[in-house]
Amino acid sequence: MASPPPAPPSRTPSGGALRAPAMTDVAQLAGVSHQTVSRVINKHPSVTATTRTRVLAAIEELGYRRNSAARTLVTGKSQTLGVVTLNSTLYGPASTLYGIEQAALESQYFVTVASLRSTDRPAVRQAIGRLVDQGVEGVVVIAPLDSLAQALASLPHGLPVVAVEGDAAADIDVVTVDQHAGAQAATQHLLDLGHATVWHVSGPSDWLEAQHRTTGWRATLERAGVEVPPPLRGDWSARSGFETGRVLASMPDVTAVFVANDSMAVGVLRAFHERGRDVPGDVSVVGFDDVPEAAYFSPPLTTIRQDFGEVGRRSLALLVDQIESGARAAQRHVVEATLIVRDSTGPASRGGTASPKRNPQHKPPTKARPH
Amino acid sequence: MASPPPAPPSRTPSGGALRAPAMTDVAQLAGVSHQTVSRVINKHPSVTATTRTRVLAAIEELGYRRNSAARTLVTGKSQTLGVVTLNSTLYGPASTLYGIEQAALESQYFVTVASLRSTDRPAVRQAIGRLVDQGVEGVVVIAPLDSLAQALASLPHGLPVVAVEGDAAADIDVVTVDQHAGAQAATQHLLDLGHATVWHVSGPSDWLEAQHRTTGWRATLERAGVEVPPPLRGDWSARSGFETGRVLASMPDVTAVFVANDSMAVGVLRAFHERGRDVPGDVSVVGFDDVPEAAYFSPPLTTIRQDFGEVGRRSLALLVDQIESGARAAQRHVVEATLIVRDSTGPASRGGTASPKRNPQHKPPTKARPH
DNA sequence: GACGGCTATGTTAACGCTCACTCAGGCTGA
DNA sequence: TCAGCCTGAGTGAGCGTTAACATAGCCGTC
Repeated sequence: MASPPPAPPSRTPSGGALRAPAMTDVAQLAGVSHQTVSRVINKHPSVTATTRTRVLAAIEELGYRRNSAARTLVTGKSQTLGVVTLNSTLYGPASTLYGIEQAALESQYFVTVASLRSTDRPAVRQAIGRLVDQGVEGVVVIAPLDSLAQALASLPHGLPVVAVEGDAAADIDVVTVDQHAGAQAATQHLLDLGHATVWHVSGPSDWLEAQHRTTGWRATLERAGVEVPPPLRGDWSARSGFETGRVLASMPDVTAVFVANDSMAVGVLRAFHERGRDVPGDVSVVGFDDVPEAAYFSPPLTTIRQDFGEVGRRSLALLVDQIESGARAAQRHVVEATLIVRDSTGPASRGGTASPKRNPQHKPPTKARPH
Repeated sequence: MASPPPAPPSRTPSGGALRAPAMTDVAQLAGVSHQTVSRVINKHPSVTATTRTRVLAAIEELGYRRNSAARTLVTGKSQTLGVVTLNSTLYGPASTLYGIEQAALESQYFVTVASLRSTDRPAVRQAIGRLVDQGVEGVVVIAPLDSLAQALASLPHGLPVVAVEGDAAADIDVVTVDQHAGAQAATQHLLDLGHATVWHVSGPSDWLEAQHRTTGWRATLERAGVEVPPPLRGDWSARSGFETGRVLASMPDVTAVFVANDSMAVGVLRAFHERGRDVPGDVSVVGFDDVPEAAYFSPPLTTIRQDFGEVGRRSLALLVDQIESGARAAQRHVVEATLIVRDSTGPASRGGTASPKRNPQHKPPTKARPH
């Protein structure tokens, strides 16, 4: 109890180097062997209750914490997972990362993040290399780009990997939202409202999600035997949505637009608004993502909801499975996308005039707006 | 070159245990000692060019990668930093995390993320404990809450820590955006436009950012000798913005509102719109954050820009400094917040009538809008 | 009542790396 | 010519942990 002057490592007296206490220190204090300490920590059954408490007391007193490097060295398990991601500021990747982190916490894994500085193959290999060097037991690659998906084909063998939004190509597990079905639901919704056809603002061509959404849109139009207008290309940003929206706003025959994400949809809505084209009176707009703000856009945005939390959970479950079983599975897991109908879509107007009928499940707007 | 029966690692034929090649394997293949291999890897100067190339060739052939656990065990350096964060889906935390990650990449550090499941003190301690157990060399705590900031006071000594948005209280480095000045600029901007006073939709009361923004707003009003209306409390979400917005919209004397973040501002704009109160004709709105979509809201949102990338970079630089110097600094680093004027703010109207003058630096809107 | 088989511990040997020495040889300078 | 000093390499120890084996005491069984 009485403590002499010199600063102890933690609590014990006797001045020495401020080395963190190790198992042997605990063992010595508890009067047992270091192996017994190890057994207590690892909850090995054959330890008497009395010795256990004695050891635990010593641990407490010394403020002992197990050295994970030593443990990793001998067991070969780092309890760490890697996540490779692109710009994690985008709503999708950020949400997925969060979902993975939450799930990892449940499963007692740590998550190390490796952001990509560019999207080419070497960058991906380098990022994964970094992760492997650091000793991760498995990797989730948020791989929404062509190039990333391809880079996955040539990964170090034996490394458990799960791709999010990757292509089914390589022999790896893939977790993906059903982009095609989502796009289809969006497009069909607009057709069902009586629109002659549906225009499309797509994402960047090298993004798989963009490709699939475009494909789903096109397929739906073709199946309906309807003219397929040329898609306009954006880059996910609101700015690009605004710019393409201006083009669309200048075309009087455009009455329905499926925008490949909510950010661009904001820009599109803005562009229509500036041109005085009422949404949904003159033109209907559907987005994709269902960002938390979507319900409060002007007008509240009809969109496709993606459950990123579920994507994260599933990816992690698959990865842990691989780690524990030691085998790659190469399955494709699809998470549903659901249409959320709000006020940005309405029936096709005959002649583009005022007071459109509203979606029944929403209260009528209190605003009065000219066309 | 000739290899006897015992199972070699990696690429060489002959079935055996698939142990990853170690330094000794490389050494043997290159005909040198393992220490020489170590020297090559660590770029030690005193190695002949010839031996170096020989070693490198052996490394290449075996596909050798240094075992980081062993290295960490002996050096005591894990090259890993921890980031403790709240819900990393929010724009601020997500952007900050991204900034930190980018900066860490530059500095050759890995980043392990620990999300908090709740915001109370034990949760923070547990999260940091996890990180410490895993061997991180330092921690950045994105601590925008009262409770988190306080939890920092009782951290393990000797652990390098930087707080983002934490209070200056404890003896730790803090990097923070100048919330007060930002709020002040927002409020002053509205006063300068001739508004009698400025209403405020604040964030949750336990968030430091919310507190500081509210303080800055109040201080500005008081300094101007203007009546300080009661602030309305939101929770950062667009939904809460909408709800408080409805309250404000029903009060005819409200002509200017400072909303504590852009998400809530979306909701507020929506609420005004639904009540037929024109922004900025009848009422002006300023947000905070400058999310990428803010320029395309209806109307484009005047807001306060925070440079989260800079916050991330600075935090990391401070942390690395601490790690390298071994001393906590306890400085407070402030990142500027800048007012971005767009179309959601305009001069106070006399009687709440039509065609307000627009901000000169913006193009006039092409829309025609009733009062 | 001796013996197999538990149960609770201790002992020893890795794990793969870096650090602190040691050592051989070639060069310099007086 | 030889002490002294660089340079390039090797040797051995030890980091803190777990795994495998060894050991001592105790019980019940035939």
